[in-house]
Amino acid sequence: MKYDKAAEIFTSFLKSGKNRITPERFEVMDAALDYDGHFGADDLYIVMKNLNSRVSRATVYKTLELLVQCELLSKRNFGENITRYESNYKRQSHDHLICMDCGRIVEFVNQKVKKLPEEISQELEFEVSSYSFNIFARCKNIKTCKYYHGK
Amino acid sequence: MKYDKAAEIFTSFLKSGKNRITPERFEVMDAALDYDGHFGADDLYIVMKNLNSRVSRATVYKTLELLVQCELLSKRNFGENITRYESNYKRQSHDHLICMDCGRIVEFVNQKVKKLPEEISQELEFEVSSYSFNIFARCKNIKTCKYYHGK
DNA sequence: ATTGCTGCAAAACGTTTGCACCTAT
DNA sequence: ATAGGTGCAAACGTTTTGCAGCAAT
Repeated sequence: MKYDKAAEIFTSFLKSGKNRITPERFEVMDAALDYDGHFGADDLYIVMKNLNSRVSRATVYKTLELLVQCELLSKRNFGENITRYESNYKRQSHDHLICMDCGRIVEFVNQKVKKLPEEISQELEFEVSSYSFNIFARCKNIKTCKYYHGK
Repeated sequence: MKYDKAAEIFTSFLKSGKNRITPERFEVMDAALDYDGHFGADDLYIVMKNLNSRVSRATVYKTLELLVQCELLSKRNFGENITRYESNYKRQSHDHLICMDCGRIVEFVNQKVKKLPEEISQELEFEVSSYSFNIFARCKNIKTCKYYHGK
């Protein structure tokens, strides 16, 4: 199995609640971890459909939420009112810069950003759960933008 | 007029494009600046309806975007796939902590956060336009949460 | 046997659009 | 006069839901 470690995490998460272990859930997990980059629930559903999966849209939507709960996926929103997901599996945590000229989403890792949520939450007497930090910016010239590789 | 300074800003923004000065647009501006806290476009539409305004939903949606463009409003998203707006008028810029226990949205001002978007964008060779920083946290005990004031 | 999960289609939700009429310029 | 704005209702795209049948426990 390609994602045996992830399957183990997912299985023990499912067992810890009143959730059942079903083949459909693992089919969604595999497809989600296989997906390269950020995806909407429906994007994943289409990909699975094209691979002749018989898993329904409803199951895809529900399973993605479970995968977020057990932290195999992150939930993102880049200001378009669409929920996007991204695999956390074997990846380091990061944040995003969204280019308003060429549409690219650039990932970056910044230690100062990572420390702030904890610091601020403590000051306000909360316990951090997660955070989201997005920068909206412009590359000014698509032609010379080093992150742009074709439309 | 209650928001004469804002009206001036909005007017000169409208004139700078090929936009017309209409009473409907100023009606939306007044209602938006009057709104206490964060609101969705539809929330504002309902409030206006209840005050017997005859401005249409379509006009409300379109005008809010114009008000964001001229920076009288900020656009926010707290992870629910709903666009929310907030007045910038006579207010200092800030970020948000969303409590996952009691639902409160706590505003905070942190100088380190404010500096990061510029710093990171420069490093990546972009020009910042805006950013969003949300912390999702828990107050653990609604009863003792100093930000909680009733359901 | 029970309770939760599935697929399907319909509904819900926030938002955008097409269009005929109207109005600011 | 004309370009742009308006209200209305219909359409849109994403997400959720109700339900009958199915499957994991």
